Amino acid sequence: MIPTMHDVARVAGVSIKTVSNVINDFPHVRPSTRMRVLSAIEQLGYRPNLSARGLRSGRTGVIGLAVPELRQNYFAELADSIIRAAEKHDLGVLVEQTSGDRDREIAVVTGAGRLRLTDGLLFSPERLGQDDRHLLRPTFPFVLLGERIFGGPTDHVTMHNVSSAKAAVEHLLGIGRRRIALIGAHPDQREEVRPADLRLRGYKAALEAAAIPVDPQLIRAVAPWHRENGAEAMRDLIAAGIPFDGLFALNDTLALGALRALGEAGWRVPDDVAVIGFDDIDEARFSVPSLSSVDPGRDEIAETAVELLVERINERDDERLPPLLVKSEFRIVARESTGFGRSS
Amino acid sequence: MIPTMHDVARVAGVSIKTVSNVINDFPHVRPSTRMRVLSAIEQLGYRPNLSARGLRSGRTGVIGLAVPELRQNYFAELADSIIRAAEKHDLGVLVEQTSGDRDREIAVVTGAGRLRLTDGLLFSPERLGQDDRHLLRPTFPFVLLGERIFGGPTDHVTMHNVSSAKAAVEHLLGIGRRRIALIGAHPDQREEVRPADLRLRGYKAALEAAAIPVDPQLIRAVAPWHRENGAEAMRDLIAAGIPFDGLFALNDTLALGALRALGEAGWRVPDDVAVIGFDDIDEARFSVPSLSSVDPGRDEIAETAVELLVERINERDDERLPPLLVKSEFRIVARESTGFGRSS
DNA sequence: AAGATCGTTTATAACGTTGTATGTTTAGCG
DNA sequence: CGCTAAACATACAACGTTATAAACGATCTT
Repeated sequence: MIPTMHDVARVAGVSIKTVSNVINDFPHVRPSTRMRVLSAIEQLGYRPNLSARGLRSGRTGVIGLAVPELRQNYFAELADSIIRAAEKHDLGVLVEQTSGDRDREIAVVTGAGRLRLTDGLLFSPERLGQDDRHLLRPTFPFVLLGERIFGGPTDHVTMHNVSSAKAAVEHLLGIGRRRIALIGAHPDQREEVRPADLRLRGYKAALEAAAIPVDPQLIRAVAPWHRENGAEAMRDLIAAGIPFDGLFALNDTLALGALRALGEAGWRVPDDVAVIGFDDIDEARFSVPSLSSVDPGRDEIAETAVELLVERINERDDERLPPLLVKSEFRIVARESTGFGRSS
Repeated sequence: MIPTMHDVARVAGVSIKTVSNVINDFPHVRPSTRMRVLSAIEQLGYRPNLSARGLRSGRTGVIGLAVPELRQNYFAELADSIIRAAEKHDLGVLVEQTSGDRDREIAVVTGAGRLRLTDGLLFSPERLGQDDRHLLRPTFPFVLLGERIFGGPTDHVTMHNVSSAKAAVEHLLGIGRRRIALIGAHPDQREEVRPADLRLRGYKAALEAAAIPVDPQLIRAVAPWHRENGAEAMRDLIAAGIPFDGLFALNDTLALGALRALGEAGWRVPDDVAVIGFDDIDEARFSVPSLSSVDPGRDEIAETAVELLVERINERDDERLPPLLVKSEFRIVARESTGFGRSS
């Protein structure tokens, strides 16, 4: 039988509340009794029942993380960072996959399903967008990740999409490229607040600042951002016969697909085309050639998000602060695909 | 305030037990009362408190998954598959990372830490080995994954390491390669039950069956199995000037590193060297050239593991079955790196 | 028409923990 | 020494759910 506090109390010859006090590090416990309780715990191999604790205290010590799917590199690395960040706060992470299913995303934000066992939720949408902002109701601690929904009623951690994209293009300009293609624009050309739109805006801003006209032929729509689609967009562009000497792929996965297509077509990177991606996934360090990228500050995003969530969890109802928008610091990582060394 | 069963009962004009009966789909509830209860639930937006349920029933509806780290592709894909499999049983998954830390692996198997809120544990060790078998004590539902510990007292789901590795080498032999190098052997050459040892055994068996002598110079030890190390091993082998026309990398990550080194050295794949890896991670489909590999049956592993765990969870103490060892079916996936088409 | 039987519902007691209020000792001070 | 205040320990009531056993009707037997 699994021992309970009562068993520990009996063995130590104290009341259960004293056991509880020892476990929760309360003051006013005599060192000698503390010792007695600890050794009883040891002897019985007692572990607190977290369901009971959760029921009584209203806290489970677990937060939820909802992402599209872990097989996408970016989300695996994000989950990794978030689990590490949560650990520092002694929180477990229950991972839920929405699999690019709109209904599941809705279920997740409305608090249905498995995630009821959690104290709060980190949510990275893939289908919900700006128009679904009203679905986000801060009825429980909630932090939004990513760049699909802005101005919602909840905390939000994201990246400097526009300025980091601008910096990426400036990096290409800096090595003398002038005809810079972009792959990954959103198929519908409305100017919205989606990563694709924001990064496109950064691209245009950089060109404008350099007094280079934006050539619409160099901008290719791609969705979703899968490797195959990146390769295909690149083949199309090559087939179209439009000259270009630089490529900004709106994420690394697209860039890696593009590298493949360029290789197949016999183009040399970076000699013929310099390529930069976005996200700085681990794989970028190891492709042939290694891929320059924008590191959007994933660890910082993870830590900030967890910290905000913890704050919301600890917040009393009558002292609710207004929702916060936090953007992490980015960094351009120059590698072989833009003519820099193999390092880092 | 969050509504409870009492609120639902009051609104529906029934007792809380009736509400419970409706929620748990118990028989003997009159359709009319069921309806009344359901609409009260709807109206109040009631959701059961899972901590309370967990306390009362002894089940949390969550299982734990402990892996080294999600940033390693293989584990991200494994976690993905496991979360999907768990979903079918209506179970959530709490993911814990052991980060290649032996003490953390021990903490996990001895049931310390965050994972107390779970009904059972799936564990994929990276540091614990055959000698730590005694640490696995089936005091709670537990299923072991991977190939580091055999013959322990718990259920175990793994792959056909030897025969699938043999099949991989036979694939290379089948396209006429005779000098087949292997990278990823374990640095200490004891014959143990680790993936490296088992796959090496398969390699030797294949050569033996083809009456080709094993050349120790062609077997390179690599640890850990990271891309950089795969590339380095390949550079060493090339520098050593030993001729070879085939390469079996003990996992895909090594293989991808090797592809890079081969490319740098100007070797053509598959013309000069045919390459096959192991694991069939998603990325293998998209490398240049695409990578042939062994699909060890990850989805099957995930589903089997979850099913075994569920059985153990439901098992009564007095009807414990002996531990089971299950191996999933494998499949050779032929791609460009061994001269096959681009497809799948 | 009285008892037995079935389907349906309910009061009440757990589950193992923490918070509150209250009791008991020990130390501090005049 | 006696009194007060602090330090320490305890009993008991929650938290929200499910399980047990018993009560209630209605229908069926005899």
